[in-house]
Amino acid sequence: MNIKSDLTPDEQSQGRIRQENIERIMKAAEKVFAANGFRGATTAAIAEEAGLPKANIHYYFGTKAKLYRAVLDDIVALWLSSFRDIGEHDDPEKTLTDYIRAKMDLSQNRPNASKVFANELIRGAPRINSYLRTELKDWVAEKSAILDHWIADGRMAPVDSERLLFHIWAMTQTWADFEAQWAAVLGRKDGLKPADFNAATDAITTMVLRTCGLMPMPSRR
Amino acid sequence: MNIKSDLTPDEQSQGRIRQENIERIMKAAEKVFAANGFRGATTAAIAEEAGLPKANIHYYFGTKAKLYRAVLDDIVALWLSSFRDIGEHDDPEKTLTDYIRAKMDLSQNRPNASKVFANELIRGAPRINSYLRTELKDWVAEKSAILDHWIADGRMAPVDSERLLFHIWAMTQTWADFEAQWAAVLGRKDGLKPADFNAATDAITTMVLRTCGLMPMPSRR
DNA sequence: TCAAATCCTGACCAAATGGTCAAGTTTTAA
DNA sequence: TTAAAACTTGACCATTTGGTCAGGATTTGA
Repeated sequence: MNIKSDLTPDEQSQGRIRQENIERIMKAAEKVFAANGFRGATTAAIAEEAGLPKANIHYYFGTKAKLYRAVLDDIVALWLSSFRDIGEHDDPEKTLTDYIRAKMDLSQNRPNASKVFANELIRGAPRINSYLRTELKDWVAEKSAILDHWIADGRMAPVDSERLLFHIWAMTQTWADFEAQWAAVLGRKDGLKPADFNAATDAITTMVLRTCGLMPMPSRR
Repeated sequence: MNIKSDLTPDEQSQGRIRQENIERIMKAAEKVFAANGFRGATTAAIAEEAGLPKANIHYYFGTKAKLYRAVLDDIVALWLSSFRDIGEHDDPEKTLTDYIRAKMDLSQNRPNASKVFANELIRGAPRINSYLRTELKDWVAEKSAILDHWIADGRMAPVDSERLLFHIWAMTQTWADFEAQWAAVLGRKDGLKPADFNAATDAITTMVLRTCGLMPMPSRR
């Protein structure tokens, strides 16, 4: 029995060269799509970024739309994998703190992924609507139910749990999507530094924990 | 003396027709740029949206880049005008509440303006960097100084005032830029309703006021 | 070793795109 | 009334774009 028959059709045809090139192209594509959106990105620009002739991009992905789809699927998978760990029996403070930290790490390490996703949302999410209406909606329902449970158990102050989650995303992702704005306003000519991400993480965490009554308020002077 | 000589060169040549057409074109352009970014937008699409032949767009604006510039300038002016009213002697609670409300009204009423701006920021803000580094930076410095003053006077709890402002923007603008996401997750098939914006406004206000110690924490159950 | 499979890519194409222009129509102001 | 100014737009153009393809190079597996 051929070992390869255990792999999906996709993986079967992936030799070393194929895998390397696909990775290279997708990385380049993520960058170009992030900076220009789907319509604004050109296959020529992606090819140059990847250091390959344009025809090579089409050899592996066929069309620009399919390449974009592949990049988007990759990002959705990344998103979902980062969404796992909030459980009912965890400690509210630690859970929220860890979650904010995890989202901020993504913003810092995969800003282009966040930007591609943002571009897609601004455009009205034509290609990921079903993901939003299913997986993401379910995730929100599940996690906000856990927050509500914590609230009902008196483990944290009453909050609008759905909006709390939305606003955590908004605050964490702004540091990836709109980095240019914050760098300019903060006077960081070479882009944001790790310290900036730490300061932002602390500010968001403080905000969320105070809102949830999980952090003692400092006494006013 | 000609009455028109009191006007800027720009305004001098603006008869009724000119003004109407420019308005129409810019409105259409804002929509198309919002949905596609600068590179992805086509003059043909803008022309169709405006209900005018393409050559007419070029008659008034010359090039796509100049039209984009005009749209962007319009939005920056709108942003700046909404940024005015935070004064040192105002009441912290009222001021923050009003400011959040004003930003949310902009998100609700001018989502395309917000989206064009967001597109520009995602792309690295090549055309508005000087605005970010000057007017906006100054505004942040000025307003965060006022917050710090309030804190020093014991009128609100200590917070990272700069990040607080950044995060208010992030939370309020997400309701314009990523409306598609929130509508999908909330199951609003025809887009967000006014009630959704009100709920978001309340959630953000609660969050900010609790963070600043300006709203009594509800007792835990 | 060697043939099949995979990979590579310059040259090419049709369609789309930003922009121009000339010839006309409408508006304005004296 | 009338001539200048402003406006309109179909037809057109050079460039860019996504995509194709044939023929050759390299890798793979038995």
